[in-house]
Amino acid sequence: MEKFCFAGKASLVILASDCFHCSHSAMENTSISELIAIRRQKLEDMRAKNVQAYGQRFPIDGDIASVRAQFAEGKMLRAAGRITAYRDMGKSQFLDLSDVTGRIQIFIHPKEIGAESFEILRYLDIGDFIGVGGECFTTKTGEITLRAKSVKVLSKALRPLPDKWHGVQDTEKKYRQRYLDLISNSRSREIFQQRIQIVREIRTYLEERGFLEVETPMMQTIPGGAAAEPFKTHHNALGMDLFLRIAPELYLKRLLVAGFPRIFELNRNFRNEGISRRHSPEFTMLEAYAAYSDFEEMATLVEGLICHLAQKIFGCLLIEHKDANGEVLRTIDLAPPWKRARYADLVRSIEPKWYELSSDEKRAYCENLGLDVSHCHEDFEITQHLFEKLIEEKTINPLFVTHCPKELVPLSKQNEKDSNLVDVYELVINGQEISPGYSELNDPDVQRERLEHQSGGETQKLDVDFLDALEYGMPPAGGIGIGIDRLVMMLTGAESIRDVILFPHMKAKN
RNA sequence: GGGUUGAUAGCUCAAUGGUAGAGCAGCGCCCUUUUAAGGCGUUGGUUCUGGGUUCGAGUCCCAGUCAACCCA
Repeated sequence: MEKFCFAGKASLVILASDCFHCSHSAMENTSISELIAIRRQKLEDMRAKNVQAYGQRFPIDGDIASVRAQFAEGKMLRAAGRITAYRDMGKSQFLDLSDVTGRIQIFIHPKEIGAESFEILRYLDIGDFIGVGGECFTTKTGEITLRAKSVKVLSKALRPLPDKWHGVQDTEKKYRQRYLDLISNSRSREIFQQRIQIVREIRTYLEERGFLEVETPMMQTIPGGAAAEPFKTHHNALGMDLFLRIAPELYLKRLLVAGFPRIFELNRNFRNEGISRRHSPEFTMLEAYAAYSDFEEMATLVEGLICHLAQKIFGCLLIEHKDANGEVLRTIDLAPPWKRARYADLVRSIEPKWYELSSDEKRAYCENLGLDVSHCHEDFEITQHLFEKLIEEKTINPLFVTHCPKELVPLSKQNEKDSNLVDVYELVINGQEISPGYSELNDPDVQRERLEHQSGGETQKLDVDFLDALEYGMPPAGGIGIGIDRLVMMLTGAESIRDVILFPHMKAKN
């Protein structure tokens, strides 16, 4: 401990709790404490010289990307950001100022800002926020730069940033301390900026087509609209349990009853189930409903929407997924029209006589292919397993799977011509289900029967008000859902859902 | 829930069972257009936690924590 306490400058400023009492935190991590102590010493020095370390409003000419865009030789511009690199050439100092939009080089020289202001640099570290007013010029190596005329410290960083070249690599740290990931990894910044753009463009696209965005309850007394385990919470004043919604569907349909012809909701759902590369307990979902429409029109809407997103973000309909080395892993071609195929036809494309096989023969067929169907009990489950492994997982370009067997989607509307089929599509891209679409069931008696059956006689799970609402009449409608996280994964090429969620849930440490 | 792999300096990574190292960051010096700037010097470690084997464990064994991947 002594070696630590009295080493260099650090000893001057180490707090009693970090040192003399040998507290747990100091014992835990000697070296980081020293780095922090050095920065705290600089902070003390600043205060001693009346240099503000945590500044006030600083007028700027926009974020760093837009400052760059306004660059013109000799023009005065103001920029603020975090110091992310520092190249000390003695009297000439070059530093990089960054925010999430970009980076700009700042040139600081005592001749420009005065010897006294130049002294400020003594207190600065990588990680500090500063504001700069300066003149645009281009260095002899051709980089656009601001020649600082004034420098103001806006926020002193007390902790050191991750490695300037590698950034944060440790996946756990990336997720738990996303801010460090975003500061240090341009790929992460890119993914989240694209996500923001995707969400914004979805709203624009739908609003331009007459859909109104609505907000329905996240806390529900009866969680409905999907088959999933909910999260439970409690309202103290009302003395009642509530559930976080698993889907907004039943409320959106109430709004169809109310007379909204076109509505959507784009927000979070919560499902109390396993976590995996493709599942997050808290995920973002788009649901949209159009009265007087059906699943086939909705498929066309979704096709147009996703093409619009690709065009806006990438300027083309070819999506390339690359690995860490920039090698192209796969290319998704979104060029419309997207293939539409009936479920049964896709199954027959594997084995033309599939539906003539007995249960045992189907089972044996799958086992011959190395598929484990031991967990499948019914025929349709075996078929579905075969479908998932041989069609869904191998489908890269968009495919609308239509006319699914009713057992797979028990709550949806039956096909007029074949009551064993339902009027549903399932959109598959890159081996994943991206979006389901439905011709919504609006017969109140059929709906009541189905939901009663689904609730297994547990009346507290039955949303009676929803069923009553349907008896007031709900127009025929097309409905869609799009899992936004998976959509972003597909478009950006992220391999894990955690890479497209800013702050994914992690198990608590300790 | 099952299996596999991983956790070492602030960050990125090394280290046959035999004195824990490098680069970056930090600190000190030099340098008036640098680009992961450079040069010289230097600080920094309860090797995830707890047991065990051993003369000796970052390394081998057992248990746990957290994470990633695969499977269900």
